[in-house]
Amino acid sequence: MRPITSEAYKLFHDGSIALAQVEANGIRIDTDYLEQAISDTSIKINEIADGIKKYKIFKVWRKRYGSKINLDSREQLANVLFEDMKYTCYAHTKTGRPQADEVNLKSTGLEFVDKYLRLQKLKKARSTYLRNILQETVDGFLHPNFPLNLVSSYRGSSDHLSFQNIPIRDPEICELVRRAFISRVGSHLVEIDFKGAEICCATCYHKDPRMVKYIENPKLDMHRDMAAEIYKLKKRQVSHNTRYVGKNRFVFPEFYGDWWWSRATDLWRAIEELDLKIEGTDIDLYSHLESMGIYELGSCGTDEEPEDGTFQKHVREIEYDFWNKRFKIYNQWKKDWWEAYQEDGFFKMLTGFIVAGKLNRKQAINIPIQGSAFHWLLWCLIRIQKLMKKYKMRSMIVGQIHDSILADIHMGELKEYLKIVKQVIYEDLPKHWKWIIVPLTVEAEVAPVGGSWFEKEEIKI
DNA sequence: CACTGGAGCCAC
DNA sequence: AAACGTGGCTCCAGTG
Repeated sequence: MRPITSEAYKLFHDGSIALAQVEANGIRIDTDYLEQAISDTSIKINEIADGIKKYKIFKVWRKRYGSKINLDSREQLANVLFEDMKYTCYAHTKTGRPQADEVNLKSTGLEFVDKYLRLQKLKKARSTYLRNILQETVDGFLHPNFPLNLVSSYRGSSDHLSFQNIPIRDPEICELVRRAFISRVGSHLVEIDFKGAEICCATCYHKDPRMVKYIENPKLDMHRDMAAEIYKLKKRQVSHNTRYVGKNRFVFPEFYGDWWWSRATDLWRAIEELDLKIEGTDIDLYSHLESMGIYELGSCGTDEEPEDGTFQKHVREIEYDFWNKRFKIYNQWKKDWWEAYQEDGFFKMLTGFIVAGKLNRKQAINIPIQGSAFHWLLWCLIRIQKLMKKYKMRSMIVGQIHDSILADIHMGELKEYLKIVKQVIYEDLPKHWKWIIVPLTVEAEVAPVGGSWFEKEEIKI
């Protein structure tokens, strides 16, 4: 039995009941589309597989492995590329094998590898998503589980199938998979999500005034600011893509505990990978950085000093400022929180959950933030569902993804649904938890009536 | 043959 | 001091 307060118990008790209803509702699946998509994808997979068999690399592969050749074995491919064909291997796994992930394979610069990786992506889409969705669908409805008892952070999870990792970033795979999720007759899919839930939630813990300002003032943009610093740009020179890199390849990794050496390598590679340019120009960011006095990534080891004029040195300075100037109150909170946990052997989240047991520093700092952010969502889900029932609406909630809710909304009920959502998130939630010290923002995306999840588009609410 | 850990990749 | 947090699923390769 894990220690728990009555407040926390109640949330998960009510949450389990609410999520059981969500599971029972289920989400409608276009099985005809799915069958067609599986068959089309299989044809593509076969074509690509035939294509790569014409390459010399495949012949070397077959020579080495003979009848044991297996296109799904990345270990075999890595051996072929890095041993037989002598391409430089830049990384190894912790068990000493050549790393066979996307980044390391791509470092060979081979066309064969590009085709191979696309083949693998399509195979993953087919097995983990398309086939799995079809297999789990009963009478046209999919009923993913949303258990609350499996996660150390008191976040939620989802399995059979996992509804919380449906592809969205790769445009091709996103469309392929999400077209399978459709609304009921006369309805449309509506997804609402908290904007920057974890950052807002973290701020309720550390109360860093600099972060409060970022959240309160919609003209300020932390991700853009960091992207500008990293690539030595003016704010208006930060493109959409460059901001995205600032967010997902610096800010979030830093919050989760990453460090400058690893960030520098990744941020340097991102320029090439995403073809980053100065906004509105054709100047790539390598050339730009060069004009600003940064000529190379640098090659210092993890325990060495980075050299002047290298990107490594630059990123180390940015990291230092990030934690010691920009967000020094946040940084101090991390230290204090970790010390208190070491002293007490447990901590209590703002939502009432008590976490005890052996945690490392990053876990102790991240768990309360991730957990509480999910508790916001869960509390709102329970209340929204309750109100929908009270008003005898035909619409229903069909899924949950950590900080978002997917609902199947009857065509005449969108306004009413959004009114409930706003009431709950903007008014009821901050009233329930007085420690919420930042304004919360909710965003909504709506698919056309009869349309699929893929077709969702943001609307103003 | 069943099982398991490692590796990889999908999401937030 | 250490070096990205929380999950789930699939496949391989090795074990008994």
